[in-house]
Amino acid sequence: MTTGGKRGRRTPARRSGARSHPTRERILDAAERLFAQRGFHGVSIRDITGAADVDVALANYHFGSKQGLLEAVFARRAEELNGERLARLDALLAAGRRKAPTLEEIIDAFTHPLLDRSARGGPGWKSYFALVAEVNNSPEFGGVLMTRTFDQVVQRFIEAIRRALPGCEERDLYWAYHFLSGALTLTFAETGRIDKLSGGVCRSNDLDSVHERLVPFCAAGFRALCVRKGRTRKPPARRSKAAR
Amino acid sequence: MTTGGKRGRRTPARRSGARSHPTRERILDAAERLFAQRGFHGVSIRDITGAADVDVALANYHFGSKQGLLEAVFARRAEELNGERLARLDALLAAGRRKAPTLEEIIDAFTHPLLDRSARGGPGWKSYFALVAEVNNSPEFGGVLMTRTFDQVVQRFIEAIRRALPGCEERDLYWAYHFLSGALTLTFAETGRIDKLSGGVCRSNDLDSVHERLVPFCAAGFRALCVRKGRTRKPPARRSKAAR
DNA sequence: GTCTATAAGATGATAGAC
DNA sequence: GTCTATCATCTTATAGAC
Repeated sequence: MTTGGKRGRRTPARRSGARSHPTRERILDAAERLFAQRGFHGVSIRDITGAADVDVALANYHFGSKQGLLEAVFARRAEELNGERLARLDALLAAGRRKAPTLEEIIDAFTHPLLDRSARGGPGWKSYFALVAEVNNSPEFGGVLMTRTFDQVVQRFIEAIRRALPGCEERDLYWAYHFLSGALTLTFAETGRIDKLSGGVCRSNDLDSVHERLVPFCAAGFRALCVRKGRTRKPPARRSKAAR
Repeated sequence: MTTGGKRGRRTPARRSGARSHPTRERILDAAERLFAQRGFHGVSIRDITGAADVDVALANYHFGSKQGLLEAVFARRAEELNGERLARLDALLAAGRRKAPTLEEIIDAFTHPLLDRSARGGPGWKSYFALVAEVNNSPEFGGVLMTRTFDQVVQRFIEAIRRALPGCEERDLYWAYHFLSGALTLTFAETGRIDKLSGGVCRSNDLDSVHERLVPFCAAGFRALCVRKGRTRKPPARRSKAAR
């Protein structure tokens, strides 16, 4: 789980030297794009290797199985993503030795690295996030792949939000994160639905407009849940296993 | 598009009489369940007719094609859903001849019929909403199927929200709806991710807890977008084609 | 690492008997 | 409306030559 290799069987390594874009990467690029467009089952290994212009057998050689290929695609860009997210969070926490970071700053650190890459990172990143959107909403893959790939970092962010909203109940905190996750990933899918619904006023691929609004929308939502009226106030709820 | 039949070719009709659960419905039930579990491409017609315990050829006979079957599954429960949503909205608008409905009441009328059926409507409804979650986040089907099935009703709700938030800009209104849609449909997927993330504090299938929180979360989000500071106030922005 | 060849079976759809 | 039989193609995966 460190460098993103190793999937079930021996990994051939990047011994090929000079080329920074060898067969392995070509297959990952094609798989990323096609999985994003039509989903895991909607694409065959032949579609992928054909698009990558490599031999059919090489996908199985490099990734063991079709599912191994999906997991490799999913893991490839995760490290960079998680790294920048944590760096931003750490910067916020370090800067705010005395003045704690605002909820808006924390949510921004969580969403900006993603929306920025989907908007300006090139077609590979765009496909990657569309795939994340599908996986997040898939009963088949969502529970395992999202958890394995992102939730260690998510825990760090929830911990920061917990401190920004003292007295907030654990359940409210996690459900609010759930809503944020749904709003964020639907954005990545870029289905074009909002374009038609809004009569052209909004465009699915205008991610800067989304980001400008997602942060205040969710920050207000978090606050609304954590200060709801008619609440029996409890002691700070020392999270038991929630923060392992 | 009235009674939910008619998909591309002649429809054999429910002439079989007595039985209220004929072959057609058995196929729809099985397809609904399997499409929800593994997605459109993850299931074969043989899987579906096998689960329905009917002959393989009957799926194509009744629905023309695999895609026709998907569209029939998607349309089957939509009418009841849209009907109750509109009835609730109309009740709100009628009751509030003088006192306009609150944002919370409008959002509740939009989400409650869905969350209530997913929680207590039986396994068919549960599968249906899981399928909606996947379709909403699918670049392949989301833009067409969601628009065709739900967006006429969605427009009515957005119109009501527009009146509850006078002066709100169109773009903010539609993006806020987009966030609501993402939060709502991720809930339907019930992937189990939130269970693990929260260490058991939240459960994916506890939809009553979700509903209790989704309404205030989104209401606060809508308000936050529509009264953002540093905004150049515009005239009520008479929506041109957005409300056809 | 790459390729050919092929195993072994599944796929969506249909024609035509009943 | 239902079923059998079948078409023509595609499916994942692997063995073995180079």
